[in-house]
Amino acid sequence: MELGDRKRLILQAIIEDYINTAEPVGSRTISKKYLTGTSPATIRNEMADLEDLGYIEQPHTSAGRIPSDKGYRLYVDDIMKQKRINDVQQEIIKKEFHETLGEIDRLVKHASRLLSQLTHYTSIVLAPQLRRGGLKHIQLIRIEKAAVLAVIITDAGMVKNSVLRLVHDITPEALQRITNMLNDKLAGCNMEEIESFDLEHMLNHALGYVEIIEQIFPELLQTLVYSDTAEIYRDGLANLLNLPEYNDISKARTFLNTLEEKSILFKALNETKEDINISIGSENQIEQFRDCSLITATYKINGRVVGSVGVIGPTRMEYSKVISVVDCMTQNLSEILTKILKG
Amino acid sequence: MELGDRKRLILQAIIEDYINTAEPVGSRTISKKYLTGTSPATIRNEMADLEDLGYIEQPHTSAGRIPSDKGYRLYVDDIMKQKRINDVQQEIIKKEFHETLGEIDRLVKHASRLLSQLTHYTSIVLAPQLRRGGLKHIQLIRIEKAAVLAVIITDAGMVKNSVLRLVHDITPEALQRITNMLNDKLAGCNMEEIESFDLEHMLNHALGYVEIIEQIFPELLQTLVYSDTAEIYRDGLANLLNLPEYNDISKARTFLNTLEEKSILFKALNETKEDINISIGSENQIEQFRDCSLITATYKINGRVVGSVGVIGPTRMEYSKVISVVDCMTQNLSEILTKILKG
DNA sequence: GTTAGCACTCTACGTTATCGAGTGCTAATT
DNA sequence: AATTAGCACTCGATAACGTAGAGTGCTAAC
Repeated sequence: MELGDRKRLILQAIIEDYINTAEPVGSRTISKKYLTGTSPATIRNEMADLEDLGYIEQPHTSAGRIPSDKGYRLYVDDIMKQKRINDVQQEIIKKEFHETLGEIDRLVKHASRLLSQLTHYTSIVLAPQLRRGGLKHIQLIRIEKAAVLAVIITDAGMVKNSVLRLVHDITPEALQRITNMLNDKLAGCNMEEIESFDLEHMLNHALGYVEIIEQIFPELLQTLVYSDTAEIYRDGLANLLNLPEYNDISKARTFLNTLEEKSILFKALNETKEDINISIGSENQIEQFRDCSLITATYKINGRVVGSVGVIGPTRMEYSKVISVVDCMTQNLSEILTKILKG
Repeated sequence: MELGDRKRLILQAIIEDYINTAEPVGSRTISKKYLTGTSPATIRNEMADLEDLGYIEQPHTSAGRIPSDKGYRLYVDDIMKQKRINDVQQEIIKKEFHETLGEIDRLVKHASRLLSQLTHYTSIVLAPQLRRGGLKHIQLIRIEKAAVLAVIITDAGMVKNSVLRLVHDITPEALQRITNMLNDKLAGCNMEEIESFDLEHMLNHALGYVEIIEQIFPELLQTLVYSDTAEIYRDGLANLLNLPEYNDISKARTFLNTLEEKSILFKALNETKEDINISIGSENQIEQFRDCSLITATYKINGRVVGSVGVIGPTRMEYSKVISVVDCMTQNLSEILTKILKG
């Protein structure tokens, strides 16, 4: 059903006022602040219609209206005018980033911090994932007679490392040979290929090093698998406590608990398939986020998706602003990562 | 002034009851639950004395007593019997750790998680610091024609890495030579030495590579300095919201904010000089922790302090338990790290 | 030195009354 | 036919009040 123009304006007014105040919006308020030419009574009639259609709801009889998830959805899809991101903010993102050249980890943490600071909500960021790219290089570095540091570098520029203890001492030459062998076989592979890698086959060609490789390989694999899901950064947890919706301690508690569970955050971020994904309240896959909204977006290296970022806030989120910030952020991230890693 | 035996028992009763209930403790409760042979009236008299001496206080006239910081201090120093850590917990720590061989980062994160889970408070952990150890090895790995990954390994087994972009292409041979040169000069140095390193001097011997080294060195330094203060892990933030003292949202908010500020946590952890350090309420150096208690302890590699861990909770903390957990944790950490890194 | 008894204090909590924002409906107006 | 004024009604929020109960300090007796 097509909504009349005035209904749309009223819905917009309700949503935007509610986003600002977190208080139910009444007909008088709308008549005074938004549709000055229309009387409260008329607006009341329209509101009754909007409620019938499921776009707004009433917390209790004598209160104003608040938007429903469906209302927010319509707002985001059709009504909201995509605010061009504040130039100042855009400048901040650009500037801050170009100072953080170097370590990818740091860049990603920084992105998370910026997201939460600019939006005043909570940000989560998934660092570049191996599963979404390939293995670039493995370097084994001898740190003790019988201890080796494995440095694993991915296409996406993430570096993982693991200390491996050996049963016997190893010579630098042997180490070099093993390094070469591993790189020959594994460089360019993605996680699936590595996980299903035919170790037996390689061992046949590894005269003299069978024992060492048998010892090293499982640990390398473990490190890869672990780091592929664990690299999640958060920021702005405290921001949420500023919101009136979390005045209820038990709500805040549940929520914080969820945010400490990285596997949940991973799931939320990993589901992002589109460039930008908006989940409003009950639309959320993750049960614990059913009364929040989650804006996620992916970033890319050389056009290939490697990770994602997200902002979590209340359903009365400043969608327009958050979307533009998240968008600007992933674009910058993509750009810089691509630049760092491909020249 | 020496406290009489009964006064000490009463103080102990008040503290231990208050730790459990977070409610002011009255004379009747003590008479019933702790000193069954003594009447409430007598206990009241003793309590009045304890209050005069500053060990306990009264929130308001008709309430029971709560311990003061001074009271907790006496309790921790003199009264509390050091509870031997629960065997089960000790087993958990041991077991969990020996599964986490490999990556030091992961080990440290794991320690943080365990600390918060076992204590039900919030844990903070400072990863092994370079400043407290030396540089072991630098490895430059060529990832593109004009991009190099620097892998920095410290005595403490931490690995840092940084992508360095070069203005010109670089050959593998040149890279090898520069790597050797850097290792010659820097391996074994600690942070102070590296920071004040005489670059000019090295450049005189770096025929042909001056430009590259001039480009690389500052970034290496920056990575080192940055990572030396930034590696802090937290866990169990949500635990605090379970405590009645944080039913007041604004308190919880302030507190969470503090915990998001890594520089503050760094300061708190970095001040730990003793093996185990106990700061009760107003004793805290960090202003934001003045109504909490903080138990910190250092861990070592080969006898040399490299990092520290801490638990933050309310002043009515279960001191005995937390102290033993923290102690057990640092001992295990020290042991395992030493084992990993020195065979 | 210890204890019973008692008057006193103060908070926590439940009850009640009131206020006001907001609604829906009806009837009048344009 | 759409809009608006007017009005009775609902319901949450807030304040005022009263009460119950926990705990104290003091006095006097043991």
